[in-house]
Amino acid sequence: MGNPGKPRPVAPADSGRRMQMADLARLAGVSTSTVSRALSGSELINPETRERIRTLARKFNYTINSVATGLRSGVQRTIAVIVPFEKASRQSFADPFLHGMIGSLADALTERGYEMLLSRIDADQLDTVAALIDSGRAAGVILIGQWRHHDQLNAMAARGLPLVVWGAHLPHQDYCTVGGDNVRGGRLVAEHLLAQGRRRMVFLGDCGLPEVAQRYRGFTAGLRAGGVGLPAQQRRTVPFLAESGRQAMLALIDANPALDAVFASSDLLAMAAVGALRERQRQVPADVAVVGYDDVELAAHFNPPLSTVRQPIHEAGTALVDALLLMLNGKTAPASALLETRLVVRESSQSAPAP
Amino acid sequence: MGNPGKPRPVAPADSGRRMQMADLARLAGVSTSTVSRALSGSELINPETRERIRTLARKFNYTINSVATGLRSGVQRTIAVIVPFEKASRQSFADPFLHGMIGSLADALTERGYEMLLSRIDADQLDTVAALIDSGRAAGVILIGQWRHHDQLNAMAARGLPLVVWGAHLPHQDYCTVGGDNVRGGRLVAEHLLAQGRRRMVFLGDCGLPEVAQRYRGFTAGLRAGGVGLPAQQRRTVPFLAESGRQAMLALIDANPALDAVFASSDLLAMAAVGALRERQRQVPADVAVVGYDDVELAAHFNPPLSTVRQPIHEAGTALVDALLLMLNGKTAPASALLETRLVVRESSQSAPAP
DNA sequence: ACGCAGATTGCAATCGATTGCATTAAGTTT
DNA sequence: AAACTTAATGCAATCGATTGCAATCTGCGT
Repeated sequence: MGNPGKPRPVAPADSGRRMQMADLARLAGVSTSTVSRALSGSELINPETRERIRTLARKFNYTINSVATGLRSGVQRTIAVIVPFEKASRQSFADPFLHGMIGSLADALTERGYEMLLSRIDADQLDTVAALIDSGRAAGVILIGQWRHHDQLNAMAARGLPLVVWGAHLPHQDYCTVGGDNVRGGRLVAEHLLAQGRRRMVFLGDCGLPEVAQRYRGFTAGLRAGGVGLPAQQRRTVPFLAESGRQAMLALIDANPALDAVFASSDLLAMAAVGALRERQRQVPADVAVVGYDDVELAAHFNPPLSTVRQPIHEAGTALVDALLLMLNGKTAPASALLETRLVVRESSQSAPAP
Repeated sequence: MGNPGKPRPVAPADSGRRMQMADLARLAGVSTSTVSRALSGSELINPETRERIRTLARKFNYTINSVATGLRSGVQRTIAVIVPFEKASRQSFADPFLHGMIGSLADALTERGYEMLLSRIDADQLDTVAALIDSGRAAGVILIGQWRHHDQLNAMAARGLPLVVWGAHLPHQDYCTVGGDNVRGGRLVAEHLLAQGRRRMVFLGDCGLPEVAQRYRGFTAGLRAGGVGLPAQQRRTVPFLAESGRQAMLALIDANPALDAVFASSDLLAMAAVGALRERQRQVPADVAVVGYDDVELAAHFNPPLSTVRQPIHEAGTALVDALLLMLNGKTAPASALLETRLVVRESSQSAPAP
């Protein structure tokens, strides 16, 4: 190192350009072929040479340029995770459920040696997703939520893009989804609320989104089985945003002063609903029972602790990643998966209503 | 969509390997040079030829391979965003504050034409971060939180790695940070609680983390100015996890039955604290005032709405990205930035204590 | 001393796009 | 009609690492 009289300090710590294999080869007095093989642990290289080169690499913080490697080998170990948002509402990224999902995906990808490119994309320009693949920046795409773009997703699948979607399984679907059993989830909530003696329910959520629509379907089916209806003034279309949830809930209270239960299509909305109920002096759960969806971490620590339908986020991440990798290897689109879904009853929906 | 008689839907559009520039050149009857120039809009190319090639490219969904481009040009438009976690507690990714930060960074990066590589990394192996840069997978790194690794970060900065950290500004710091004014934040909370007539405070948070330590310093300084102390049994070291927060708060209540205020070093902990207080039949804010930190979106919708110190998350994302880009261009590490910090008083700390 | 096996190492082509320079074709000048 | 512009396009080197094949060297058998 501190050799006096160096003609040109090749790359001190790194004053100039990044060190590359040729530099290391020069330093070691061998060819780049040898360096390459030494670093990859090839048996062809003399163990002593190998060790010498590796030591040198470590000493100079040399790491193989993975752009070059990627070009040469043609393999790409990056997966794009796309969180679509709706321009109108800037909706989506605020939901804690997404957060959990992203964390779970990050873990699953890391475990399998992949990197995660995270991107928010305007839901109306989903086709830019295809460019991620076509340009080789990602090997595959995991899309969180299908939103209102079923047909576009089918088109992308038809083009053979390696794509897996977290969301609902729909009829005429050519792409692969992984999701919870939303219909069952909705039905479980209905049954639970009915069992608690509730009758005048309201529903919060945007049925334009397939997952929400399924939850709604299960919910109303469950209610119908118990002889309870859900007329239009007891529903409200609302994006997954706390403030929107609050507004919608206030309106629902005003339109249905006697309501005794709320089913919100996400925990975030449920929490906002609790706030709105409180503003209107309704006690949860004494006056009104509230049930959410997702079972985000905070649900258990909310005040009151929130009853909710659990989405198995950890399994979800694993299942999404595995499905995508299968697709990348096998070329055969794996079947869509339906994950277990169960109701977690906590305080917010427990006690009987005041008659 | 439901097209009957599809032979094999696997990959009709491009059966086989990905189309590349040479293919397109052949189709257009020109050389790759011409295609390259046509697609990049060079004036050298005949407008008609240019348009013809572009149309062809669109028709075949051809997108320039950005791995090859990246290799040739040597520029990398990917920034790594690192969320360190502590192996012991799996701590960190659960915090909604992080979620907001990631969203904000994603927006700021996208706006400037960069991609975001998101990675969770064991805080004890921060050096793997350097490999991201050395291997050319990312042009720079944004690290969320400095955790207990001030020295390692200094070492990385000394190596000249383009690195910006969200966190506290510390003495003897060679890397660039962007962060809120934590000392001021802590002091504001102290002053507010004192003004509400509270005297028996407790503090929740891990002072091993520089940001928390500064909040604590500001808090105790503020209390001292009001003649109030904070003996050891009124503090609790706790990671940013809801369940840990609950446990710690329960312990604090038992150790200080007469407490009348809580300062939690994050909103997540504050929410967990409210839950614990509720378990012990303490009213918030009547019996005990609670103040959090961060002002996550949910804070305003919590029950009761949570008083908290606002961290300007949007500015933070912008500032972090801008600082990093400056570093990448100018080669000169920009000065660390301190963002505005202010107290948001909501219901959880409002009314006077029962005397 | 010659030939050959085995162990190491180097040469050069390759991955896909870009770009300086050369080349060709068409048009203009004298 | 020769000389010369100008416009449009192609050739070939380049980015940094990998790898099939060839080259070199050592040692050994005879």
